Amino acid sequence: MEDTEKKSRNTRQRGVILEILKESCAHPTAEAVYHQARKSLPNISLGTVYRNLNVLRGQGLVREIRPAGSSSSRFDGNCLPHAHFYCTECRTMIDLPLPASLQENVRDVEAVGSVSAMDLQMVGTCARCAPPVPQLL
Amino acid sequence: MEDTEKKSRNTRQRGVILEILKESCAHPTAEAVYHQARKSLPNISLGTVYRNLNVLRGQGLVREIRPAGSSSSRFDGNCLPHAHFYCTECRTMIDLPLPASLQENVRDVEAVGSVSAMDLQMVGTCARCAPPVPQLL
DNA sequence: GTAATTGCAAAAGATTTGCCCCATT
DNA sequence: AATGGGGCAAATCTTTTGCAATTAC
Repeated sequence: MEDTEKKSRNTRQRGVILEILKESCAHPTAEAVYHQARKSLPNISLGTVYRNLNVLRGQGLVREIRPAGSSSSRFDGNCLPHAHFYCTECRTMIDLPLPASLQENVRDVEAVGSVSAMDLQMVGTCARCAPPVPQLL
Repeated sequence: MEDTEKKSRNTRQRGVILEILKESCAHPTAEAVYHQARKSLPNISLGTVYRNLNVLRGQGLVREIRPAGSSSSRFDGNCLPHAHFYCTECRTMIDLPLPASLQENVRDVEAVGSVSAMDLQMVGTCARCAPPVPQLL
């Protein structure tokens, strides 16, 4: 008795939402997914988007990210382990590699039971917003 | 002309809030800070707590953390670099060491301009909620 | 046919803000 | 005295939820 989940249906809405997230590398907000989805499904509602994002997250097909300086979540269709960089200027979020060694970070901490997820976020300004070596001439 | 910040005053409220965060290792929510603060300042309002948390964050005296599975922010009076572990069962948040090597993670990514903050969160269950080696007898 | 899912709108939860008075400098 | 800050309540923003109708299986 470990099949607590109820069966899910393949609705057009859910398919479109998942497709949007798989195509995009922009880590869109729910609102952004909603606007994108309206292009193919003019009647889809924001509530449906949120509900599906939650279902897809539960199925491990989508990941939710909470950017450090922002009030709204971003969603990521790439569930392979990776880190993020968030530009506080233009609010762009890009993928970064995730050092495999990070798990060791926890190995000796006795208060930690088991780790199910890891979230590494670097925050700052991207190269376009604040070039590391400003051109002086 | 680089002193854009306005001068801040030492109010009893702000002092109490900062003190609470410095004393605590619980990474309390704004609401929790509010309840704690009421013990010494029975009339303090939640709005004042939020306003001061934002001021203190701006001054670099307090850090805001957005736990992966929770809707409310936590606040941390320890601004030395460190990571966090968040137990999704009991919602406890504990400090972890932050590997100094992490900065290298970004060194070769050309889209990254400058990094101002780093946020590493491990999510799972703590030892008390799900002992790593369950006692069978 | 049954149950999951939708759209809509209302509700909830967290945080911010306007306003007027008070307190710090 | 000048003005930053406080208290209160209303407003805002993001996300969730109840409900009746619809749709996938």
